[in-house]
Amino acid sequence: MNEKVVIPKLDDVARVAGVSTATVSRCLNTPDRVAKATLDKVMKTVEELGYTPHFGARVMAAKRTFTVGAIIPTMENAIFARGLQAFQEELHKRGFTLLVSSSGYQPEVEKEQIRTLVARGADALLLIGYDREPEIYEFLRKRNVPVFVAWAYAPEHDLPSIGFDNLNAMCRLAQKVIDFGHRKIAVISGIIEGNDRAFNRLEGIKNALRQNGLDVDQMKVVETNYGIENGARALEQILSSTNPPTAVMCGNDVLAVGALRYASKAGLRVPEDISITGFDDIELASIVTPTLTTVHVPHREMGRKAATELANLVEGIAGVRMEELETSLRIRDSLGAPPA
Amino acid sequence: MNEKVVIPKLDDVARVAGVSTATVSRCLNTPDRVAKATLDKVMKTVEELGYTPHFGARVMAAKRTFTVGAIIPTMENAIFARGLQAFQEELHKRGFTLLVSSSGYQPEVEKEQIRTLVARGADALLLIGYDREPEIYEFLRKRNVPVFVAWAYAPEHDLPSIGFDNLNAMCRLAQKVIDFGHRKIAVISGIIEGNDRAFNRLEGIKNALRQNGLDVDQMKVVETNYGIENGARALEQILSSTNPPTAVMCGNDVLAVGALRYASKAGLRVPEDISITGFDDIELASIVTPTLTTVHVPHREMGRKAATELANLVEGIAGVRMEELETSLRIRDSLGAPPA
DNA sequence: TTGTAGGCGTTATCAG
DNA sequence: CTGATAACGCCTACAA
Repeated sequence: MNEKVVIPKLDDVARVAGVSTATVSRCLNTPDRVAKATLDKVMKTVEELGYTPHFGARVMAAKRTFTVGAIIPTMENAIFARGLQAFQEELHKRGFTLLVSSSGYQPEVEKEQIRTLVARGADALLLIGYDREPEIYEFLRKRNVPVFVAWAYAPEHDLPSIGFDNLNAMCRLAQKVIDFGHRKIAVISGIIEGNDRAFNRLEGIKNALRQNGLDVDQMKVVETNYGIENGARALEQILSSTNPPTAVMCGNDVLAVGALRYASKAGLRVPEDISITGFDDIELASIVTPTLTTVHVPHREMGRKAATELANLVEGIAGVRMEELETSLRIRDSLGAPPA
Repeated sequence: MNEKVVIPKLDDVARVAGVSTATVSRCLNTPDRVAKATLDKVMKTVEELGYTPHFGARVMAAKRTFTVGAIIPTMENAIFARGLQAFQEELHKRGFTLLVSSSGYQPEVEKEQIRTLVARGADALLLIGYDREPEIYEFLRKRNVPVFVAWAYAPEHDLPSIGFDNLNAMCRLAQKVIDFGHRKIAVISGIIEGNDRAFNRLEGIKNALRQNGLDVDQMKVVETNYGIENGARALEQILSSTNPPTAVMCGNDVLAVGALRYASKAGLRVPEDISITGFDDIELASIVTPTLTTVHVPHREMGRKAATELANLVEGIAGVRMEELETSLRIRDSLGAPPA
């Protein structure tokens, strides 16, 4: 009844295989420095005993945790979920474990989580975007924790990163909107504070307006947290103003879907009465009615590459330090000419 | 230039505070067994030095990791993302860290990940559904790792769990479909092997048919992986048969959305020509056109409660061992009477 | 209430 | 190529 719980340890393997613990350790970590015969013998007993190295002990001795931490704004959003999934798959292949937490878009929370992950010995961290207090980077530098930034590309920073040019991408989309004939454009943006992605997307729109000689100052901008409901409310607010816009550009697809929904509820036809655009090209974008015009972002690829880079970083292999991924416009049904 | 990297250790705190390491340790772990004055003094130096306990060392000595592992089928799906988010928030409050991995609905992968998490010393595991090889449970029992099952409620198992009655919920929905007048019903189900949720949902439909004297054997069932595209292809396959159904019940909302999309592409009106239902009530369900009839599941609550229970389990506090959450039907536009 | 000292399971250094 | 052996940083009886 009272079965003994025995978790085999390195020692046991060594004894059974008739070698020293050092040799077993080597078989596991640097198999090439062990004689083939010894290796086979050891691996066989490892198998037999069902041995798995004790994590804590390994961390103590090796001073490495084989753990990578990632802090994302939210898991509840396909944007990050998809990239993260690819990230974790790739990491797993390389023998790392991923520790995820989400900050709910709150800089304070993120800060605390960075500390937690470091305390737990994360070998490296994946962060989203550049925007955060310098003291955080200072802390990370002191603790010698490599950081990799994803979902943002900005060569002026010196952190290794992968991402795309939010500003340029949104600028191109805005140009398209203008080309369609729109002159009165409003924006539903994510909260800009502490979010360089949101900031740059807005900048992109402004740049496009300026390049076309349009007045940026009178462009209506509503900032709100990402969320379908918020997108709906934001559009409601925008439409309640005098001289409403003919096109509304949203900081991401989630907001855009909310706007789309409110428009239909308000009896507006999209794009006949009003055009709406998004950003990210999440699955939802091609499912809603009308389908959403947006900017396509290669989330999967980004996640995968981020993992590779991060692993290299930890292992001291020099890799690409900064990579820009291509985005592309997806012109779908939600964008059309403005009403006459 | 070459700033020294010093990570303070227990020893340093002890020296500076003028006490022994044991006392510092006690201050951190069992503050009530230390004199107030000593405690204050120690905590102050902890603060000053910015000390954080070394994770690996703590694990080795305490034989606990304060880590909970969770293995979910996929992160790319709002179904789990939402529950997981709540799960992690609650866990964090209780001082635990969450380790997530996703198995991609592959039992083999899940098995490996369970081993990995255990090797890393997870204090407990959250698993989705009951269905897995007995040897896995055996392994977990041997290693003394408590397991908590979510997204499933089945009193016949003796594992602590939280979830809902998939069979009954789907049966109720099927009854509704039948009440609307449908007699020719087809099913697009998730892969049933290793997925008791999928299995029970299908059973629920069958039960409803039987209760209404309908022939279960001639009900067309297509099994496919969860995914919008797969849902679309499954419907295509179903419609290509002779004597097509008037209603298609899908194993989850994602499949249903795919079906919805294919229907519209094929020129079928929903629900006039064909009715479609889902399961889960993800956000998408009320956004698609037409809105989707489905079963609402309290993901958030489930995640939160699972965290509480799991924490109690680890800390040896007796809690509710098994809890059933209520589901409810959401009858929306995608369900209507069959064509005349 | 506080201090002393042994041990947790690996890895890495250094001889052999 | 292999084997002793010393860290690694903390926790926890046990003793004072």
